[in-house]
Amino acid sequence: MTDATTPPTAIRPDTTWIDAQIGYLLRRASATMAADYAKHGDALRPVLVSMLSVIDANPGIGQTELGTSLGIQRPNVAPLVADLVGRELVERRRSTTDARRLELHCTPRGIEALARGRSAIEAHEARVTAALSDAERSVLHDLLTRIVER
Amino acid sequence: MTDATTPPTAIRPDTTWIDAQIGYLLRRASATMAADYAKHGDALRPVLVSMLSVIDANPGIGQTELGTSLGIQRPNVAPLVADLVGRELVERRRSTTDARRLELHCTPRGIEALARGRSAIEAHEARVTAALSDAERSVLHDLLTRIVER
DNA sequence: TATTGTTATACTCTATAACTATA
DNA sequence: TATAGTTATAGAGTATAACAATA
Repeated sequence: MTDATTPPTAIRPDTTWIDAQIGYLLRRASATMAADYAKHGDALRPVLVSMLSVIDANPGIGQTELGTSLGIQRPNVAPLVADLVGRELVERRRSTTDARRLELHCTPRGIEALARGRSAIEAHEARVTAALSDAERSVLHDLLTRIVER
Repeated sequence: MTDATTPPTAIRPDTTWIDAQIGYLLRRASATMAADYAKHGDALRPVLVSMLSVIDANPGIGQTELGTSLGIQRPNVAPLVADLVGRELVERRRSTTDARRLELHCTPRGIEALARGRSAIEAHEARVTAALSDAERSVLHDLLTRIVER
């Protein structure tokens, strides 16, 4: 029972249990980051920047390998690559040794877009983790990496 | 240039830059957790367990407050609560002092489902963070909490 | 005017199955 | 048979706008 003039949930609900769950905090932290990225700038979506960065570092990579390296399933890679191709940031070239493969390469415009995307993401990460020291950012990176299955 | 017999991306693509980004790791870690939860057990979805836990700890809470406390927008709360009501885990009671409000309460079945859901989530969290010490889990919790906007 | 809850809607993300063309 | 890429599709998650009832 609570004081009749003070409803039980008037100030702030009790969220003790759920606030202790790592999975829940991961979802909330991801949402915080997505909101920050959407709020600032008009750069490429993070997933497209991540694809550009892997294609740039691995010229000629195939779409299946690209998806595997980023944790994106093959059927979902196709429209994302099509988006990059439509923006003329990436070229698909049919492999001469295996006609099934499409080898991906960044165009000059793609290289430029990647540089801008990286800057946007790095500034965004700095904003969201502004409350953390460099050492804490490093620890967070290590702990998250050890959760991600490989 | 690479040895002609060894394609540049034969073994593992270079993902140096993207692997260093916290936002990317948050997405991968969330995906790892979702896959683990789906793989084991057939318990309630985590979002429904989180709602049950907040309703249980705050009997009479309204849907808007429930959504705010969990970072879920009001239009998205309605079908989730309807799901819980349909399973007879939650009751909606019209407030006697403010006819706009629907006060939420767990049913006895809801209390039982919450206990099972908590067990499922806690076992799931233990599996996913098995590579972390208790101290590391605590640090991860602290760092994630400081990223989530309040 | 503001708030609670609802409906409609749309876009993204993720997942499975099935197809084609090549190997 | 197996693989690379594609298409279709379905389920979640998330976002805005607009409405009815009530304050």
